[in-house]
Amino acid sequence: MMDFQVKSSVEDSVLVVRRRAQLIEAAIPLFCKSGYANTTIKDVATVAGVSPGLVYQYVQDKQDLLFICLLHIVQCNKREIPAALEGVKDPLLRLIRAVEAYTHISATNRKAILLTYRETKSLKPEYISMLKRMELETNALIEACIDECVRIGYLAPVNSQILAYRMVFAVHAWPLKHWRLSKIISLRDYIEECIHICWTTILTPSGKRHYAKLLKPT
Amino acid sequence: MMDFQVKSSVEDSVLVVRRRAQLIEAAIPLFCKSGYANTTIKDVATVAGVSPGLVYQYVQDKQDLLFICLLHIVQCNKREIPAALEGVKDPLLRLIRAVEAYTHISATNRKAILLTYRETKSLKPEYISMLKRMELETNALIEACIDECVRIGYLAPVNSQILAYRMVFAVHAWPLKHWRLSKIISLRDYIEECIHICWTTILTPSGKRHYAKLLKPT
Amino acid sequence: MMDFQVKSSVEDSVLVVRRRAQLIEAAIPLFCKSGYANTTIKDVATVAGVSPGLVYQYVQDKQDLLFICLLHIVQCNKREIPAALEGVKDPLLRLIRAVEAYTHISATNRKAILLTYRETKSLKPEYISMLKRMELETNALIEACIDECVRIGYLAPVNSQILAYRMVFAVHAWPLKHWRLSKIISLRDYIEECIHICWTTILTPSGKRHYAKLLKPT
Amino acid sequence: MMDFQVKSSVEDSVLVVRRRAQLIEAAIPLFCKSGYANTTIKDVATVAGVSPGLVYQYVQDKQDLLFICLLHIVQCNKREIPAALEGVKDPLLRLIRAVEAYTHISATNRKAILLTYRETKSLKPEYISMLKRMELETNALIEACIDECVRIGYLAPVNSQILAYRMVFAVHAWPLKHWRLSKIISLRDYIEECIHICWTTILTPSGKRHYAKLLKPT
DNA sequence: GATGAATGAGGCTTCATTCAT
DNA sequence: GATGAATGAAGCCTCATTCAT
Repeated sequence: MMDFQVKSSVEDSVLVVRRRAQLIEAAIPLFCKSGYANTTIKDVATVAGVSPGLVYQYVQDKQDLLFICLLHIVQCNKREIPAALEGVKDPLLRLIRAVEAYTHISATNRKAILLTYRETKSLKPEYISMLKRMELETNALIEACIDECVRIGYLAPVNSQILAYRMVFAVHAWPLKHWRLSKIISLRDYIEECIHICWTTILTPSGKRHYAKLLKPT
Repeated sequence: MMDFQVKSSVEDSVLVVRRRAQLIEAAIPLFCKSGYANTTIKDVATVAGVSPGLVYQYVQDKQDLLFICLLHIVQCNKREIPAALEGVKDPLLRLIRAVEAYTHISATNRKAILLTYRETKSLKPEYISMLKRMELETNALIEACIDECVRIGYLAPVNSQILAYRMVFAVHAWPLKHWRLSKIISLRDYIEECIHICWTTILTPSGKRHYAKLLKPT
Repeated sequence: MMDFQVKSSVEDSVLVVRRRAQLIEAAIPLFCKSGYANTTIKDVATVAGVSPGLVYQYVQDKQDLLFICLLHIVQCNKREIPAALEGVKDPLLRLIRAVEAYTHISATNRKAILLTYRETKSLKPEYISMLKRMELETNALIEACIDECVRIGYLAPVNSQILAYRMVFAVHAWPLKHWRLSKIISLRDYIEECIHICWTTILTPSGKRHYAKLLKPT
Repeated sequence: MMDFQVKSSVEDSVLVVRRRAQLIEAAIPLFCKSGYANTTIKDVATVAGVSPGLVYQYVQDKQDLLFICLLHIVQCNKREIPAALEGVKDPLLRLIRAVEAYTHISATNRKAILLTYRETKSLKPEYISMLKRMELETNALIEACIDECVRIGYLAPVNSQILAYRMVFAVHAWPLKHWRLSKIISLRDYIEECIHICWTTILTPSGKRHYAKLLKPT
């Protein structure tokens, strides 16, 4: 667990993991609802069912608590993609699965995604860098799918970093603009019309044929 | 000016506008750099060259100050689009101009755009609603351009609200992910490959011909 | 006018009197309602229809404003007694009239009386002394009536200072405990049963006869 | 303890009582000397030997602190009367003891009594009502003594609420006008001539005989 | 390891007072 | 004389953090 980058005064590492999970679970909804600045350590402790003093045995300061929360969110998202690709061989299908997994987890954790956009800047540069690195690692999972499709000849050659970012950003748009998007389009249609469209327009003829085949059994 | 929705204890409306501009100019960079919560009224007053007490004659509380800043940002952006369309008749050109104007102002005010994403939630619901309304009004300017292109037959029929939002969001992605995008693509290319692409893929044959003509003289 | 003990930067003494009356009229109700500390100079100025700056041309500071208000209240009360005795010769009747006049003015200015009890201590010692002196002068008016009744033989010899104070205090009890007294007794009965009773119990036989005569024509 | 109507963030109720007593002991003299508005929380904390922040763990805001002080004063006074009646059976003696106990405690807490008159209005209506209720409960203790004397035939029938209030008010007059009364009469004489006189004038013949008997052994 | 009372620095806000116009 | 914008000192209150138990 990367959480360990944050120092704890408690030795027992199993306990550290458990307590931190407890704190994260309490803190994220509070941070989401009221923002980092308006949430007090006492609030978090109360919801977590522990004392304020305990928090400081698992986290060095309030900012650390925010950091492990954001890290937790980013890691959850990232974990989802490999899980969705487990056993899937077809390159195009892998791309589709990766994107849809990411979209679904992001839509489910809508408010947590928002939180990362709102509060990352509240962290110290070192922590910000770590989160950025994690984001790029997540992007890389999708880039790999794209690259494979290009290699196989399903997609026209493309800068996969940029294409991946376009898609990732379209994924994030759902949580960020949920207040409006959810009123004018369903999530299902959104995925089709606003996310997959990023790559369907550069399908090669062989890619198109393959895609059509994939769609048929559905 | 909508700013007047925020009450001031000072009568002289010219002075109110001037002072508020002064405060906004001081506050936005501070909010951008340190965030709303970590910026003190005293900081803002000092940078603005006034006393802390004065702030409260032009704004009811700290949150109001944030609001007029965000409103200022949103209004500036919105203002840019009609200005760019001034005298432009060609529907396709109007769409291009609108989007590019919006992109340029957003790229220029990069940090301010970030600020709106970070801090809007710090406001009370009433203020949030007003900012959302402003955002939709800005979107509507682009939607109108799209609708006209569709009407003329340059673009295939399309849900302009959704298309506009895709483009707006692509515009915002530049400031939001500037830390990464600026390293892998130029703004010029970004506009072409990530923003205009949203509509170039649905150009009708006549739209394509017209677009080609527009590009030639450049 | 004693008001002049409070310095003013304005020369024209007629104007000073007029402006101060204006301020006093505005300030007393505000002080009564919210207390001295919670009333701002701006509140007073607004109600008086002048600017905050003007106040400081007729009063040296906020405490001075309170002082001229309390002085005004005390003087009004004091003025009432001689007015009620005008032309009255009969000693017993003078006592009755004096007490009733004082009771009525105190009941009418109920909240102002309360104000003197609440806020006198907010003043500097010098001002407190002046108000105490005024109070004693008011008491002396009643003491004189008592002394005359004793001299004439209507009342048994008595320490008039103490008797007067008992009566004055019974008068003040009405405003101070109005919240309760007004629910259990009428003002008319209160005067009879709680104020006049202080001296009716020490009427001499001749005093009793005389008092009976006074009551008859009524 | 009624103090508990004021919420505290501290759980340990023994500690709450102790700390509040500490705060009350520090605050009352300060409020008496400088008034509520001119006393700062920091002043109180310093005198109490605690940090300013601690105050807010035992009191919700400054007004609450005033309230528990006034409540403490009123309760102390009220407590004194039943204590003085402990074991006293004779109705007339009970009345005398009740009044004298109340007078002595009021004279001893002279400045605190003044404080209740000065600052009760600074409280919110809810708190004012509670204090008024306490005052009436105190009065009721004296009313009961009067009623018993009337029932036994020592006193002529009388409205005991009004008679009690007359006496209570005479008791309060001593602290309120101490600056003057103490110069013209001793407390011992004051009780006799200004307080007991309220009921001695309505003693029945049997009451007079009984009273004479009570005085003899003294 | 856990608790929660205690600390005290620091921010928002108010408002008496001043002074240029 | 009158105005009212500007000042800035000062107070209430919050809350991250500590530490004795």
